[in-house]
Amino acid sequence: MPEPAAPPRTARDRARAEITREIVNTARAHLAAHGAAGLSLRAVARDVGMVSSAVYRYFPSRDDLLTRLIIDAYNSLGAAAEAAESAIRRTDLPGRWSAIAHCVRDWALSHPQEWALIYGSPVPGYVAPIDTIGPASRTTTLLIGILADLASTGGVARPIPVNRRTRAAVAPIRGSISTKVSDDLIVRGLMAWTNLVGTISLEINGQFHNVIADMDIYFAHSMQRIAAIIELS
Amino acid sequence: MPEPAAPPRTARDRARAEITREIVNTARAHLAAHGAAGLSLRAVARDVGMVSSAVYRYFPSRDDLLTRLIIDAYNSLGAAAEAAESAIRRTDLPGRWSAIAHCVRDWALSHPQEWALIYGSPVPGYVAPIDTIGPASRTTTLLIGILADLASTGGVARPIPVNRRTRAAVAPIRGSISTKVSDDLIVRGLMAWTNLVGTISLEINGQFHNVIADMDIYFAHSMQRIAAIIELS
DNA sequence: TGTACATCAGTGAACGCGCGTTCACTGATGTAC
DNA sequence: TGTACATCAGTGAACGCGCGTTCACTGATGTAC
Repeated sequence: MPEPAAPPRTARDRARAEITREIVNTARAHLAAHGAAGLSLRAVARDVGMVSSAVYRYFPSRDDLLTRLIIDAYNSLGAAAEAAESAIRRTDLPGRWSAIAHCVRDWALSHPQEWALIYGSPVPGYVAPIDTIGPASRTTTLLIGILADLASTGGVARPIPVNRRTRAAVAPIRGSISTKVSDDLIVRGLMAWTNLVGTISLEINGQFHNVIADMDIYFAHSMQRIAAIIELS
Repeated sequence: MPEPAAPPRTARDRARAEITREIVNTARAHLAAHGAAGLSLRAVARDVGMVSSAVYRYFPSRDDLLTRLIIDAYNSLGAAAEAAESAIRRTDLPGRWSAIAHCVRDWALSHPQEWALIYGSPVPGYVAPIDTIGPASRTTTLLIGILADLASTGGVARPIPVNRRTRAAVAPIRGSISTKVSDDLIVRGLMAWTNLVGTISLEINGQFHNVIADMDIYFAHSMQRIAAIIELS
């Protein structure tokens, strides 16, 4: 989140920035408490201590406030994942994968409503603008980095053939991945990511109740298996 | 959904059954159109052609109507999966897995809101009663059947060790699975199910936009890989 | 079989609530000369 | 530096909407004798 060139100067600008921050923080608290569907401009205004119409000086509509929360959530998760991953030795590929996986889960468990906002069922009637796609890809970019490093240090020992049609199906990602990464490896990466997001969402949605007793243990174990499947370890 | 002993006799009973059906069907249509959060008793009543308070003769509250929709959704998916799976030769384990996987995806794509209702983020403020857990397990029971058949015909060739703590973590499922199924196989099954649900949810939530061009192809390919990972094929 | 009573479905009004958004207005802050 | 004007934040009332649930009531259907 780099600052734009000119820092806020006048008292008005400073106040505006501060109140915007206050609105967003209050909205985030409301989101955490009542979910995206229950996010109400009026309630946020009440909590901030202003009249509901005043919020329109800062956000043109409820959807714009939601968009801001979505972007913030992607950035919060992305920054956490980047920090966790960068602390691992570059050559330790399974370590980097594990750091990301555990960080994403920890973030999701401590921000369940924000997780639902970005990886759950879309808010009905809301359409995400393009501004969200940049922040959205921060976390997956880290995974792609691991795949690229794996590819440039020899790649997978027991590759699985990818037929022509599947190669075409995953063509769109080719644009954002080093050409060294094989189609096989792309599929492995997609499946690893799917498994990560799926495991976390099923956990948060309570689907593992009466199925798995200790999710910490199960998660660590299954992510280790994923690392082996991608042949990081 | 077996009928209770006595079939409806009086005109009143018959009318009651029919109107209940009509309310549920209308509610399901509203769910499909506006999502669970947008499901309104008043709107349903309007569509059925009765005054909103009349619905209370059939369902004591909005949540009870939601519960009914959830149970119906689980049963609808479960019945479809059972039909698809039962059409496959018993010894064809990868075929059975594939039939279930494709059936679940097809059902989800044609009932996206119902899918969100049962496998998406929980409806805020709603707590599912115990009546839902029976129908909820119909589909997973089929998968467990495959694992049991695999176990009784020799099991996995290259088993992955499961440590003591992970064995304890997955202990709760032991109650509903043949003792022949190893811990390793249980974990493989859990991960396969997670991948199936995760792939479908990511697809429905639009997370594969600009990533995968042809989801039909990708889905088929990845489910084949899953079958290989479980060592069904 | 006929009648008296009980059960039940559906009505219509009401309660109390919350929402997003618009608009004319006031008063404070910033800017240009 | 001082003044006139422009910009902007915040107010308060209003519009128009929808919701879940309760309640006293009417009239039709079912049941017991």
